[in-house]
Amino acid sequence: MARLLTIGDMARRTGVSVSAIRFYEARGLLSPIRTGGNQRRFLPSDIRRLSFALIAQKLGLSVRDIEAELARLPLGRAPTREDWQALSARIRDRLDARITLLQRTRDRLDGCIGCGCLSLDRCALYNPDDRAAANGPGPRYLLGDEPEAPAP
Amino acid sequence: MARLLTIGDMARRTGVSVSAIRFYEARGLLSPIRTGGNQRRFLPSDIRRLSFALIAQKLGLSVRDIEAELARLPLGRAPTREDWQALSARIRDRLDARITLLQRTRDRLDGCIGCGCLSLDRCALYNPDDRAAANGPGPRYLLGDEPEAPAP
DNA sequence: GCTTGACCTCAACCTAAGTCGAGGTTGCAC
DNA sequence: GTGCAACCTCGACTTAGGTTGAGGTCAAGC
Repeated sequence: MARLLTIGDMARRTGVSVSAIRFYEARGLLSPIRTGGNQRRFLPSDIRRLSFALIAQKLGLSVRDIEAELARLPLGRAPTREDWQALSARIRDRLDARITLLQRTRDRLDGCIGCGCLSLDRCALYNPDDRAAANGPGPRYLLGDEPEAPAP
Repeated sequence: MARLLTIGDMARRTGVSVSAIRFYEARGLLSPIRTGGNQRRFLPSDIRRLSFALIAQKLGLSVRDIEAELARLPLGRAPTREDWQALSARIRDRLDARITLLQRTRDRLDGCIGCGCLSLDRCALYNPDDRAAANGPGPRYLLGDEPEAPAP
């Protein structure tokens, strides 16, 4: 029988604050058992789950994403090398997409530095794919200084 | 005398919502005058200030950053080509830094895919420069599954 | 058996960048 | 001179990822 860890033990072992661990539990990333006195007790495998979550988060996944990833594992099991590899491949694609987007933005900016038009009328920086689409409500169609006439 | 614009005019001319324009005024990006009846009236140059703010925001500056940039301009003046070029150069550096960081993260991830250690003990993904430093409170030193013994 | 630190819940608060609604006023056209 | 759209303020709400505090309980060492 592996010995169980308190929430304080988990915090010390992972560097994650106690409040954050409680938060992650509420979000479903962890499911500790409870003592008779209602205190949390974690399995040793939970350290790996939590570490996995932290790395994934650092790589840009939201807690919601991580929730989904961890849900693929049988509960109470630590992620294995294969789990990690599958996740890594998915994350790598995201990173690549973000890098490409930033590079394109930078290239456009370079094109705009010489121009200095600032009229937005046909500014390349305003192309709609710049800001990864799902960026909240509100249209954001951008019009120029003089919508009818081209910029000076 | 240039004719003044209402907040609705500004919204139509820039595509920014009325509520966002009020928000930007509260944040100091714009300083419209008021009519006797307390309604906002904008100078034509404010369209450029606002456009400038939108492009800068799209390039990744926060409203706070933009506030600082616009504060460099004399109030009531529209940004010139030179202003734009100076700002662009600063932004370009930021974009480059972000791209570099993401690329480094991706390379580390590639190194980790084969490893699959997940022990965090000495995971390259945990190097402290990964997540642009000022990332909120809380230590975040990461320890392994077995802090004393190296991972299997 | 008592003290003390660790733990519990729940609610409120934080930042960012706004949105939304209530309740009230302005300004322009007819 | 009135009708109505556009305007005003102010406060509450949103998402994400937590932190902080109040008020109360648990567990372990002496």
